[in-house]
Amino acid sequence: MTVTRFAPSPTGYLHIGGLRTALFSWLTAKHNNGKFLLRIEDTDMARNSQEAKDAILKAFEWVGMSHDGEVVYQSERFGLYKKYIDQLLAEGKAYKCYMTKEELETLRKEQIARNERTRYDGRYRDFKGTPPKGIEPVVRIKAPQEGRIGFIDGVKGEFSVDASEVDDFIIARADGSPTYNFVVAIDDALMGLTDVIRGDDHLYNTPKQIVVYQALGFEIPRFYHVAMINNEQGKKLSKRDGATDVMAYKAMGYLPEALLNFLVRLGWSYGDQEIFSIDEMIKLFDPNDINKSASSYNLDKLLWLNAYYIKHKPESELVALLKEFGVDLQGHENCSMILNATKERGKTLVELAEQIKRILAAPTQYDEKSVKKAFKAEAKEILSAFAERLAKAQPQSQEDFHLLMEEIVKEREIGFGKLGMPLRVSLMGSMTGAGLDEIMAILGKGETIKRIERAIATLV
RNA sequence: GGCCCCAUCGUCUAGCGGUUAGGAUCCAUGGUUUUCAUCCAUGUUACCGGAGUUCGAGUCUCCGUGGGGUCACCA
Repeated sequence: MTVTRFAPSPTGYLHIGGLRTALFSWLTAKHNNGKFLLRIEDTDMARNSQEAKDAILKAFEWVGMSHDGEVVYQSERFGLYKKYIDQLLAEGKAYKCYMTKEELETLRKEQIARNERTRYDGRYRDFKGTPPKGIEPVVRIKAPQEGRIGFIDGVKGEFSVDASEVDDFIIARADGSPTYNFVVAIDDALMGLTDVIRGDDHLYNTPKQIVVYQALGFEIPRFYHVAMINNEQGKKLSKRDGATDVMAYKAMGYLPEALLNFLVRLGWSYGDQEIFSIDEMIKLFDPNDINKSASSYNLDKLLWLNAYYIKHKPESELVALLKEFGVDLQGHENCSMILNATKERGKTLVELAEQIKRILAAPTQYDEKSVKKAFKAEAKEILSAFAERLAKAQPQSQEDFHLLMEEIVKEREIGFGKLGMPLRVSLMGSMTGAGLDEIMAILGKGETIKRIERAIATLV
């Protein structure tokens, strides 16, 4: 069975790049009816925070990517790691190193001065003497000293590094706590991972982890190293680039399905298809099709996708979502009409909410430019005539209102705009927005007349 | 700097030795619409450079250039 995972370290919020990697892993699992596991890599007690853990979990909940089984916390598994450290020590596959941090630093400086690659020199690898007093040793693993360490990457293809690139790295610190590459290999093996999909910034960790796999006799999973997402300038995504926090997209009024659709197309494609429902993604995604090159992201497409998903969102769901943006249409008698009139005019839920608010409440101020353009000489007279006619009639439907407008325009032999423009400013405060008959049908006769009268009073 | 990865319209991408190099987004124009938006149509824009292999190269090889990753008792 296919088992994948996402393994963030809780040092901050979930960012957009992490979400894409998680999505790829999740899709791979779902595609194969497998499991998608979540593991929190919190071995560095100093940098972890509970808020970060919560934020990550929340982001997953928002996008609807559920994990299988319990969340695994590495901080709760130190005993397990200790067991394997002792085992390797006993088997002579790892050893204690009494080099101090200062000595290591000195060695490094010398190597840099000689223009060499910085690496541990293996001085305690075969140490048999009496260990120096007063020094808590670290534990280092014995890495192969010659040949190449390689694997086949599902994205990059064959990949290998010279054994000299991998030194006897530390698996347990002086305080006994295990290090990253060691615990990742153990957890991935113990959790039964078949496919490890992660950012290609981990490419060089893989040979190290393979050393651990081999020392412990674990089966090596298949790796996929996904290229990074860059900003529009092609540079590494950083906090300076604005919204990198997944939850920021929620606040900006994006739909999770739009964000996921956007992300799945970054580094992956299926012919010319642009729109993918979650089910389609699951059906079609294959990690072996992931692109090798990095991609930079550009919000235009996300915005377009978001507009698409808003347009196609079922009404009831839209109503529920809109509540978080200050609009409550629950139980509103004209709910459908309002949504139909505004749906296509908002690229985000924020914009959609604004559009709806303009209908729900009378304008508190009128757009200056629009007023200047619309309220020419005879505007007041035409509007008054229209209001009068409205008062006498009993318009119910959109069509009724439309006919009323047509009557006036025809009788007076004027262009539609002569009535339409000032009317629109009166009702909405500006010259843009939904159809007039649509708006009036929503507002009803009374509110329409009220808004017209108010506009005449304040604008003319 | 060492090692390694990558390279098609501004952006996301298709292409897997023979195509007028396709789609999407953005932008522009036109149509639909009383306005805006939607929708529809049309258009501009790309194979990083140089050698080689081949009858033929965006596609294969090499070199260069550019970008990126990585070299911790961080993860």
